[in-house]
Amino acid sequence: MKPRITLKKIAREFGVSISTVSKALKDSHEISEETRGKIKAFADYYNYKPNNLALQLRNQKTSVIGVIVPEIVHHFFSTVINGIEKYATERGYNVMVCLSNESYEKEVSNMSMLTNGSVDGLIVSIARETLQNQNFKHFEAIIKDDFPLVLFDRINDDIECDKVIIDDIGGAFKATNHLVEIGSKRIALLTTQDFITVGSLRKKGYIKSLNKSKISVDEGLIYKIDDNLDLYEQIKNVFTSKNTPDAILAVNEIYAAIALKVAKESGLKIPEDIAIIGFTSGLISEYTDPPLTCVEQHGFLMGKQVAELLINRIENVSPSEFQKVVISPNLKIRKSTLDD
Amino acid sequence: MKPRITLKKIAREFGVSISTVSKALKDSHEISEETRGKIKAFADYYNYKPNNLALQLRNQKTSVIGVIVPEIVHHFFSTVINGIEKYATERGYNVMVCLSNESYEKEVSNMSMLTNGSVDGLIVSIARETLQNQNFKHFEAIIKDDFPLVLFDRINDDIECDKVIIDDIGGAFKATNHLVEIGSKRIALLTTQDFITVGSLRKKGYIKSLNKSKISVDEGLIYKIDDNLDLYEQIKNVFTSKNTPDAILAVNEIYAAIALKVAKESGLKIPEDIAIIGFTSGLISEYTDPPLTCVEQHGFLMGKQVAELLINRIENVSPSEFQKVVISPNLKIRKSTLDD
DNA sequence: TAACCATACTCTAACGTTTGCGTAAAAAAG
DNA sequence: CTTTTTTACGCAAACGTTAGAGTATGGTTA
Repeated sequence: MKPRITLKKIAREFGVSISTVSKALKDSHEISEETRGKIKAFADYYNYKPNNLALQLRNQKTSVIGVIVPEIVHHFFSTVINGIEKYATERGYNVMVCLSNESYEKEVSNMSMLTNGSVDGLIVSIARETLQNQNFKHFEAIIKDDFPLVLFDRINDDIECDKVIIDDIGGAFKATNHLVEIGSKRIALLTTQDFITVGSLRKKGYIKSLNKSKISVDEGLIYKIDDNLDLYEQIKNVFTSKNTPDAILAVNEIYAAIALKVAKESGLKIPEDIAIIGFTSGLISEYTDPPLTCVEQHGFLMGKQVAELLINRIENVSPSEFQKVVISPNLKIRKSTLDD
Repeated sequence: MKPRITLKKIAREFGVSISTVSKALKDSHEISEETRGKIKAFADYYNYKPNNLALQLRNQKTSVIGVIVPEIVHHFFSTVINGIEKYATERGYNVMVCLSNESYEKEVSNMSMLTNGSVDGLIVSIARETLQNQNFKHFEAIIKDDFPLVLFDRINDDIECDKVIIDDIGGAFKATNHLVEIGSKRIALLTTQDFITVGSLRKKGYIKSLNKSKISVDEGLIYKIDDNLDLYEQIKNVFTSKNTPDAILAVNEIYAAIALKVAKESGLKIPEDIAIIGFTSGLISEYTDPPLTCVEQHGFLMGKQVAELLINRIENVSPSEFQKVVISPNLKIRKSTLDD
């Protein structure tokens, strides 16, 4: 790469000082019309642009926000990133995305690298491994220095910072209520392992709804899916079990789509024999047959909220106590539960 | 945010010079065991980490690569980013992602911001608007300075740099051949408008296959879908036209899934009455009913290749002439074309 | 006791930028 | 013709870091 043109080189060219060049390019009245003109022409010709690193170092401000997500090939996370990016751009910030890949170690190293001056603030959705370890020292370390931090979706209540979450309990509650309303009695839950916060919260909403409707909770209808094993085989168990459900609530889109597939393979009619609802984030629910009723998570809105909290925190216009924004999901009713 | 601890502060604390502190932390033999010890203990206690901006400025190297994609809520692009990130991490680089949002202006401003010192090299997939304008001055500007640049997927041949593309012609050729082999005679093509390179290349592969099989090309079977209009309505036309096809090749997953849906609504059996193939990038094809046969694009591999070319270019281990890597897609046969 | 050497530092420049302050020369005012 | 003001610049410090060159102190050697 050719070395870029700098103030120093321009200064040398005209035999003036660096500050003269700097001021000339800023149209300072301290510099004569004539000098300004020739310096600007020269700078323009050589396409001078101030070096960002130097500016950031001097201004002690990067106008970059760092985002660490567990993965990016995931409709929900990429939608949130999209929301973050849109809002950040409006407020004059750029976005640097890093992936923790669900790994504790990578989350730590990403955080360490980003907080060493590269960004003005950090947005994180916690890695699965970290949630499993319950090791949050890396968060505490930056919080101690008042480093601006916002957590979203995968959060931990012990970490003291701004947070944005989906009302998972409410979403699962709404979804389960809907199933009860259409007459389901034996509602299976396809959820994640307990340490995934969203999974356990959605389970709470499911139980809350059953309690409200005076339906007893059957632990045999609750399936904790392990993402590291074969999903298809695990979900098949729901249908081979003697304890057969007449409805399924899945905590994500993939579980729901697989359940739908397996149900059809088992000769079941949807929604007559079995109704299915998933939490969605992507486009799958829309294109299955029948399309899946689902809890929509508003990832884009979430991204905007997260970015807003962070930038307000960076620019010191936030209230001093930390905020927790809860986004209400809504139920999108499609033909997997109601066939009109 | 509390000001971070710096060498200067540590130096002041012990009444030594900044360079003494720097050397002590680097375990230099120039500094006495005793001084080293207390400085390191102090630095450790206050969690000293060198400021990245300062290092980057001094070393004239950021170890960050910039990525500009048209959108991120798109399985193909996020998969490529994933590949880039994985490979970059292995080689000690971080990734900064920006979105052009298909806008020329935003692409230009993102490039300008990233090339002013923030990153060591740039990976770009060109925005739709830029391809439409054919205005590539912003690329020429950075190429003139030998700024490391790699284009992928949405490229332009006039831009002189390393490139990675999918063999779109080959992919469409394979897919069309498959349709011909299963007996299709009237194969419709759902493609994009002409200025999208991938759309027009896939059209070429489609035509090449028809020519090979001595099937005449019927322009009435080629539908150019406008992404800004209602997709569903546009695709409906394929089925209401008198010129009905017995197979459909769609240049992306969404077009294919919608075609499948409309076909079923029209009472057509798949694949008996009409076979459907899409180019895929996401998970939709897998969960439709029947699952869609599709051309798989290997986004992850593409990301790795792109990152490798770029980092080799940055580290000056590339051959001086520019490379063009072509990735062959493969045909994943599912039940939308072959029902066994 | 002068010359030499090792030790343990400090100084300085460099990366690229901005900005308040100082100042020489020219112009205006008295 | 002196004093003041204006013009048009240069200087230096600051952001945080590194690394080669320079130096004061003390001890060893001839």
